[in-house]
Amino acid sequence: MSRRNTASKSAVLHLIQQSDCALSQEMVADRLRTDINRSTIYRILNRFVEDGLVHRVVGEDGRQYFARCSGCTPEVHRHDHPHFHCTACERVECLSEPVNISIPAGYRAQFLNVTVSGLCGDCSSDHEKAPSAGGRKGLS
Amino acid sequence: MSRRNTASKSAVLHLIQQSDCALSQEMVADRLRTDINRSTIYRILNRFVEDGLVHRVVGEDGRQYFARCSGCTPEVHRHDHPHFHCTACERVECLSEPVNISIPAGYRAQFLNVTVSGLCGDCSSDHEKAPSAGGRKGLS
DNA sequence: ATCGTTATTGCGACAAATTTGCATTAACTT
DNA sequence: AAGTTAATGCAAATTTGTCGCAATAACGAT
Repeated sequence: MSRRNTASKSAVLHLIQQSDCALSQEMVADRLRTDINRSTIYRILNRFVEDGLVHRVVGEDGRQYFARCSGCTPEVHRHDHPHFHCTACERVECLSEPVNISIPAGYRAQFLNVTVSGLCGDCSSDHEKAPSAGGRKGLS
Repeated sequence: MSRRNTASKSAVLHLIQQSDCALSQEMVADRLRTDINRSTIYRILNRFVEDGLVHRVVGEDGRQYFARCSGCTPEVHRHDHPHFHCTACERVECLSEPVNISIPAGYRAQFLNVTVSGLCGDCSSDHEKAPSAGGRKGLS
């Protein structure tokens, strides 16, 4: 079951590799010039995860976001970095500093998902300037 | 808009405070003697989160789990501990050791969600004993 | 260059998790 | 005891992600 190259696959991969933050299926669809079916995008993304090209992040909202493996070589994959999920602009970005969680003896760790949510730099300063503006979502 | 005491609310709160792991809406419903409507359970849980009685954990599956604030006093709330989400038995438990994530300057952290998933102690040893058993979900 | 195999796609349907509108009920205040 | 309105139940809607299936197209073999 070897992989085949298709325009859709290349387009999605390119998008994710260019992006400086993790993308949801919806974000991918929005940024593509051509229309690709929703299920197809999901399937492409899941295949990328299987193949180790991108990693999956579960956002604070429970949705899946996909990001390139920055700092990963084809040989070494480390996805133990935190993510910052901005509750205003919805950007999910990878932070660089790895985290180390110790788990109880006898447990087997498989995946790690670390997400800090709040306001990113841009939205944080927007917020200072316009504390009572209506544009943003549910932040006091 | 002050809160009112109802039997449903007490029942759910009691359940969560007794539980040693985080519970989803479904788990709460299953463990209640009386039937409480699904939306009502969600609403009760969300109110508890608002009021700082319990904290919300987003599992590896993107679902919401709710846990008592263990180690929290009414004055000091710290939810910077990791969670372990067992992919076999689906238990979500709070680990004690707090984590510290540093975020870029100008960012504002609001929530932290740290989840390690894999096999908990019980399921890990089950797994050793019966590597090819059929009962568990999608683990190689 | 053509053919055959089968990975990939699109589409519709489905499933699960969570939220919302609305009428009804019931806590708590006065 | 009466009034106000938070809380509830129910149904419907939303959202996110998956699945089956038929049609398409990539790519190795001829």
